[in-house]
Amino acid sequence: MMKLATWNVNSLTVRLPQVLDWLGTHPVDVLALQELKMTDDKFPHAAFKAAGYHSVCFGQKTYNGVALISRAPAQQVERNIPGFTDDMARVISATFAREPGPTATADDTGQTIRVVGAYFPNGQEPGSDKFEYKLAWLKGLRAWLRAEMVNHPHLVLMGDYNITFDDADVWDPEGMRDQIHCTDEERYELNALITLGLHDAHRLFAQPPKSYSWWDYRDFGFRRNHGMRIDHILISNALKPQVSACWIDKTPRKNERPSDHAPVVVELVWRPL
DNA sequence: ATGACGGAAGTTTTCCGA
Repeated sequence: MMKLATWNVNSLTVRLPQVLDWLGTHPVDVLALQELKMTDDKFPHAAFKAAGYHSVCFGQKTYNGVALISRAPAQQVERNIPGFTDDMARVISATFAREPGPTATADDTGQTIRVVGAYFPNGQEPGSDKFEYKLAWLKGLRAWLRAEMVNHPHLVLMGDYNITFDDADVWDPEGMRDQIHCTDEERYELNALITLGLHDAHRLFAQPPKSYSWWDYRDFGFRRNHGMRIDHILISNALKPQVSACWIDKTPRKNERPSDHAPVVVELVWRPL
């Protein structure tokens, strides 16, 4: 069994105690973090190490920033999207060893899993420069992933996508129609990732109605469940038979001074291939 | 109601997020 999770923490400086608390009660093999909002020299490697985790980070001042927290050490770490020039820290990828399961045979050496943690651009408003950047970034991600999935068939792409799949991911579809996170252009790019051979882990299972991963801080968004599902875990074809569960953990959103996002978790069972 | 809430920079107000 292996668990992977993604969480946009909206400042790791502020949220570190909550992340450590959550890892203590919800141990996972790999946790992808987004919106660190800190430079690499400030990253709390020692705190994660004391909790029993390895960590690799890719940060910048004030905005963005991503990390992978893991039980096994990260291998073949790559930062941002090869072939797409970007001055923002949005992607960190690594390979992790998987322990052979109880049914493994003597010649099973275990598998590795390639994990891509990503903080997709917000896009601000359709038609803006930031929106054009978002679409260009999405095309760059897709072009790179197409090759990456050939090299790494067992791949997980998880993070804050800042895109909803459809109206079921939106608390107010009429109010949000053609607005940021909900435009046809963004949804086209998200579905183009699916077409590469990826699956939305959340929708592989029955889920509570109106399941969201983000709620506006304003206007009692969480209490009224005024949210959107914009944090996703996409699983490659080769891993799909091993996905046993996926859920959104809303409990950290009930903390004092919470992130506006909740963690999303996926569980994989060992099945020899 | 081009607002609210929250974080960062940095000092008082602005940018940004979603």
